[in-house]
Amino acid sequence: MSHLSQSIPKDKVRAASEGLRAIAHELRLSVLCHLLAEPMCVAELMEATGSSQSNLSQHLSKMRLMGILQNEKRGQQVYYHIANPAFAELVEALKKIYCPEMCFVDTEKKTREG
Amino acid sequence: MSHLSQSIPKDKVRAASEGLRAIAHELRLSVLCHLLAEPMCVAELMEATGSSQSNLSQHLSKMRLMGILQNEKRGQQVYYHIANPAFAELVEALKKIYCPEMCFVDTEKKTREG
DNA sequence: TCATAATATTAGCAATAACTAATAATAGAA
DNA sequence: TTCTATTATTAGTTATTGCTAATATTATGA
Repeated sequence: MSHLSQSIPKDKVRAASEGLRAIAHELRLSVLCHLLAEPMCVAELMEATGSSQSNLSQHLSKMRLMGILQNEKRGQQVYYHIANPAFAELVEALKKIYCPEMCFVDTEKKTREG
Repeated sequence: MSHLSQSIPKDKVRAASEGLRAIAHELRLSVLCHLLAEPMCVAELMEATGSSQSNLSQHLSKMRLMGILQNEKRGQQVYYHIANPAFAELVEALKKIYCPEMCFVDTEKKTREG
């Protein structure tokens, strides 16, 4: 079928590899999955992921520095959201592979499972 | 747009994370990109990636054990190919993000760049 | 201002992962 | 069988990454 596709140039492979490593970590991926739905503050993400404050904060910081996330202060809370739509797409693509049954909920007739 | 998408269950996140880590490594990703085009033997992959025999072999072995690759002996050579189409899809998705200009070569008019 | 809640940062340790060098295994050729 | 080419495996070292505990910062409220 697509056996003509070319291999990616070295610098692009490196960039892709960095991007993948950034989201491959279990906690970071979990955060991204949650943020796919809506922006959340750190406390909410702690609750949702079960991770410690410090650890989570470090991973959020890492993703922010990489341009994957952006944050916005509201009072004492800091809300995070996915800044780069490419990563949202990647995570959606992942879901299609690892959770195919979840991927039709919002696009197809959602009456099927109530 | 798809703000209704649910977050992936914990065990699926773990599986996705493992899958991502498997392909996130620069050398492994490079190998996958090459194998996207056609099966290749170890010597060819050494040439294509510039990696050492031992190192490459270890990464090939890892991907084989994870079910990403399969190999086939032809004489003294061992040819590798992508065994799991999901990973081929993932790498193609990556290419769409990191190398959008390469992604139309085989599907659209390829006369554009000769 | 002082106290508290939410988040960020730092340092140090623990766990993983990757690489190199050496050696082993296997297939084919002489 | 012996030699060579190809690939695999192992052991040991180095590098990277992640985690915890402690501390700092920032905003809010009393």
